[in-house]
Amino acid sequence: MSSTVSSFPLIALIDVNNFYVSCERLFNPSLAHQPVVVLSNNDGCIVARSDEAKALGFPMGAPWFRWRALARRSGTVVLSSNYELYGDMSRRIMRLAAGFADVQEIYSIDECFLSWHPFPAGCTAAGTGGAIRADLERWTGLPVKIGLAGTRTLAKLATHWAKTRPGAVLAWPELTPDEQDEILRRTPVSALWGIGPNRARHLGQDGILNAADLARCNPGQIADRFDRPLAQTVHELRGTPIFSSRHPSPPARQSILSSRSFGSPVTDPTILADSLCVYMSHAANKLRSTGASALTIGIWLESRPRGLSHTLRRWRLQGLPRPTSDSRSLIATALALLASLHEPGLPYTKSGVYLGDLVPDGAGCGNLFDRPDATDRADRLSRLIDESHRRFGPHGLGYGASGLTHPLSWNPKRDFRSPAYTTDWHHLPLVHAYP
DNA sequence: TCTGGGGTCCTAGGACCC
DNA sequence: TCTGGGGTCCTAGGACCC
Repeated sequence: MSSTVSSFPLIALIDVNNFYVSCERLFNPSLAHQPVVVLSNNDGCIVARSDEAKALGFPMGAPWFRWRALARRSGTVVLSSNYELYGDMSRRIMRLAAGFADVQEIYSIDECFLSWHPFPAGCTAAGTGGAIRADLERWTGLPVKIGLAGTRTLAKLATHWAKTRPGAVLAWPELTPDEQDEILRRTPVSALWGIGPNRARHLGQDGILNAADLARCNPGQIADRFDRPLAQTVHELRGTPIFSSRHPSPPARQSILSSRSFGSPVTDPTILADSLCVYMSHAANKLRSTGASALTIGIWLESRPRGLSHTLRRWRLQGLPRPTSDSRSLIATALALLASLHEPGLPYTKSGVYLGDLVPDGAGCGNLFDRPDATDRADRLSRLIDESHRRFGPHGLGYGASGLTHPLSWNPKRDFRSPAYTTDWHHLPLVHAYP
């Protein structure tokens, strides 16, 4: 078997092990070898688990209140999400990873694809993966696993199995056909990228239970019987790349959302307005940081009145006469939409804002009635406030419409949060010296 | 009593057009 | 009783990802 892969594209998927837990352990070494779970916003459900917590049976995504008792019994450490810390560690490791390949695509907070076109002759995939892993761990302290293959679906699969390999690296092209087949047979379809519970159930009814079964299917028949994305998965399992990561820059974002669940149900319209204002400031800031403006703005409210088993969700969308990224006008529109959406007396559990139909700045046509100097002023003010936020965080400048109510009356719960070690001067870890 | 917060892509169905 | 064919655009909702 050839040990080199050259003149073929190669894709690596880098995945930080138990990312949130690993970030927490960096600054709190006493968490090592302990069962640890991290909760979502509002301490609602479990979103990350250490290996020890997985072994105890804590499921991903499970509502926290059902598992609190087990945590107490087993001495499991529980933490609220600390997104300041995770976001900062993510930026650090992604920046490092980008240096190893022709193209990087950041896929989630803890995963990125790297690709080479072609993979350099004379290197082995496994050797390259091992070198990347060693460097990332040395410079960030975060443990990663790496899968390398010719398609993204196989790279995901290889990453999944990398944890069973010495060195936590699995290079698919360097496995023997027998080894590849065994992995495919031992992978249930539900573990494949792009196949959720629903498609897995339908496939099971047709006797397609594992990845080897699916790889043997005729893609055309799969497209007819199911849908095109699933047929693409079949191609990718067979080694034909469909999902490309070749573009040097990621495709432009199409929408931006910002929403949170309230710490407790809200009926006061002032609080609803306040929350929308905060979320819209956040969304608008993100919009400007991506160099885009929005043509559609939306808000939504969620409520779960007593005796109702499902959640009521009500939307208001509005098209804008011209693309805008100005916080003040976006906030004003959101508040106007709220007035038409709010029903007095309903206990609201969540609110959110949406910015859609994003266009790159400068791409839109002007409006006959715009006054360029006014637009320019609004833009400069928004950017000034962004800069103040960047430097001073919540203590910086804000909009008059937000902060009318006390945040503690509606902000999500974060009862078990660790310090923002790397992004707040007040939370810097202290080193105690004893004489 | 208590169940996150982002995103993308696809499909179905209605309105409308020639 | 019968009731074309093909296209676009829009919205709502589902499925999936982490």
